[in-house]
Amino acid sequence: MARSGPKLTRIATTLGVSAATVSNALSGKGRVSAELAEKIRSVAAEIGYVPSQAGRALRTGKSAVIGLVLPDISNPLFPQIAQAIEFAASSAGYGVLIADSRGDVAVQTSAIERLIERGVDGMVIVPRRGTRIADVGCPVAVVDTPSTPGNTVAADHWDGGRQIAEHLVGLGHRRLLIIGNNPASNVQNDRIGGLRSAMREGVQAETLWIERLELLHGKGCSLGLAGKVAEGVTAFAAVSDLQALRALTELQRAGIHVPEQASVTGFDDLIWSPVVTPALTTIRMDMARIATLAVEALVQAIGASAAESPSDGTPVAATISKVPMQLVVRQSTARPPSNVQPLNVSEGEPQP
Amino acid sequence: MARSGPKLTRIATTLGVSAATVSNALSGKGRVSAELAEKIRSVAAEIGYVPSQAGRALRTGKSAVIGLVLPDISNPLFPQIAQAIEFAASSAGYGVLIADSRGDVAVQTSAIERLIERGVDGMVIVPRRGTRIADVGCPVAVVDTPSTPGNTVAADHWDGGRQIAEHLVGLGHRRLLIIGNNPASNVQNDRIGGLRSAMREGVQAETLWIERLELLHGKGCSLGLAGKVAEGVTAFAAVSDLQALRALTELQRAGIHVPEQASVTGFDDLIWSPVVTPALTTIRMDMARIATLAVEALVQAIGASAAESPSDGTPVAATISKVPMQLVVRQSTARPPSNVQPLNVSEGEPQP
DNA sequence: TATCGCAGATTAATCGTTTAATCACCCGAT
DNA sequence: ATCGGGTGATTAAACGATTAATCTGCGATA
Repeated sequence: MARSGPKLTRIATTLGVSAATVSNALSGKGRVSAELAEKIRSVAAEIGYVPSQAGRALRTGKSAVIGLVLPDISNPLFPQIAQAIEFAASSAGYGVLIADSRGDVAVQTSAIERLIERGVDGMVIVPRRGTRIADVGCPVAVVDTPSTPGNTVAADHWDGGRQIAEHLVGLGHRRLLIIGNNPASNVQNDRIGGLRSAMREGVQAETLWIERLELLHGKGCSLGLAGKVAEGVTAFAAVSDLQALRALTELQRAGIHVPEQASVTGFDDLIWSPVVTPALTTIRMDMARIATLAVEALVQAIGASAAESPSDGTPVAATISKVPMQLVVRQSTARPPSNVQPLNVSEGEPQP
Repeated sequence: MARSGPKLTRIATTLGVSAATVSNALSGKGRVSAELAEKIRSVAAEIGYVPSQAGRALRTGKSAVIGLVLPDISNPLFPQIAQAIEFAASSAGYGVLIADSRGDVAVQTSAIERLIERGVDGMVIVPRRGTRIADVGCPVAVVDTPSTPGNTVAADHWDGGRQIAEHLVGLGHRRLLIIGNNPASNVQNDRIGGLRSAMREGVQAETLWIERLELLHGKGCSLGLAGKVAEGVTAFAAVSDLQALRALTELQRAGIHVPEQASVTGFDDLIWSPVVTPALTTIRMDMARIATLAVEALVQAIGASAAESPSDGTPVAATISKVPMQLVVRQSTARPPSNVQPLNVSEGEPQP
């Protein structure tokens, strides 16, 4: 234990009162005269009293710690999530215990198990794609995507996709390539759904799944994007900034200028998006808000499970749940080259 | 509390023995007959006994939790660190509580404070650049760079720089540009020191600090790399993959082919390094090993501070401390273009 | 005057484990 | 027959806080 701490009792004897009174004064619960309470507080501050979490946890049955379970910590989005959750949690008086599931479902289960054993009051889970969260023994907030059943809060990925597509279509693009990674991901599918939803008549889009391609041609293989440009594609909408980056560099490497000859968009506004050349047009989730909502819901559920039901079944906390995403327009998108004509155009906007 | 757990006493009464005996049997400490121990274990397993961390922590004074303090969670290297530390810690039976300092020194201090209040047994700190860790009240392992006083374990950044430079010089490069971000970073300075150490006679290198440039020309400004190429620079050695990515895209955007016309190297083997085109030549730290060593040292210090000295001063755990980095050669480096001659060459290798 | 009510404080039990101290007992040696 | 030593188990005291129940005066009411 790190605390070199004085005990509750000491401050009690110092003032010649009982430990219970000190506890009451500090927590403001029992009946303590204003003056005594004031004196107690000042002495507590003076000797630097720090309550023992262990003692409190033992008595109250609450550890004031929540767990954060992530599909794979090495996910580049992780820092944002962790930072936001940590901030929201510590604002609410909770500590955050991390558990990495290393992308493995079995490990995820055991990670959850470990958290439970450590006595967390609740947990925030960002599930591995496609995973359903089984019945754990404490309140759980799930951050996935609004369309997933059991989801608690999430960014409105679908609408994010819609915004991206509107932007692109508004610029005049008529042939898009959507770049996804894995079709099993709910988040990716929502994003793609949103993208497609905004495609009015005359706009064509096909989807390319990177993992499928890599299964055939090996990791890090070419995506054949230059060929797509030759076929008339003028915009590439990736489902994550990582894929967008891949697309961007592949195009550049092939001598195709972005955004003059082809536009590229990403998702999530990851760390590198503003620093690459051209800076990536992308869409950002309001992680702070998502985290706040998730933690709020969780804390509330924790309170409820303590008060009402003795048996906290497997309640998944729920809330207002859909947080808008924000389009960030940078340099990787522009109007399509004027010499490229959409193949089958029913109604096209005038080209510049 | 999440645990719906049966108590130690229950399993004791079930078998008609005392709680102490159960505790002894399960921990293997006291004297318990083999048969009884076996019976106890089986009953424990049967009813799914999970010891209460709170009870144990209260009694033993150890929480079996360590804190992880990071300079800024949004650092792209963070996922690697967190994942490795979490793995090492949980292998050693410890939980990991995160604390983000959001890049702010004051916040870092309060984050550490919060961890202490939560009763962590020790903490791993990856200090914000240039920060010295003040006297906290528990064992601390510092992961920075070997040259920093008080450092516990770290990658051998200096030697990493040396390896990169050897690679580049070995390929025939004679004029390099080193790209750093902030001169206050010990890690960056070590890397640069290593880079320069491998430059034999006839090799020139200048250093460019991005933050300085951005102070003048604004965030995301051009680094003027194309101009450098025109001046005869054939290789760009960035001090992090993030800067390398910036350099790569800026060069590509300027129509300069990598690696045919200029080589680019990074540091840390971040997530995007293998997927960009051309894939980045970089150098990787053995995070798993670093984390293991850090946690080992920490756990040992925790044991020691519990046993010997009642007052755990502010000991910084120490160990064998220097973990080699591994060069990862990919596609962003090649021999320099043959038409570029080093300006003042005293002894040059034959060009292809 | 006896009693009621209440503010202000105390007692004591409790949370679940660990662990030092103690005890009961059996066996072999003196 | 007694003592010593070892083995296997029990007792009981913490650890540090919370909290229901209790106690003590004191002023007001009947």
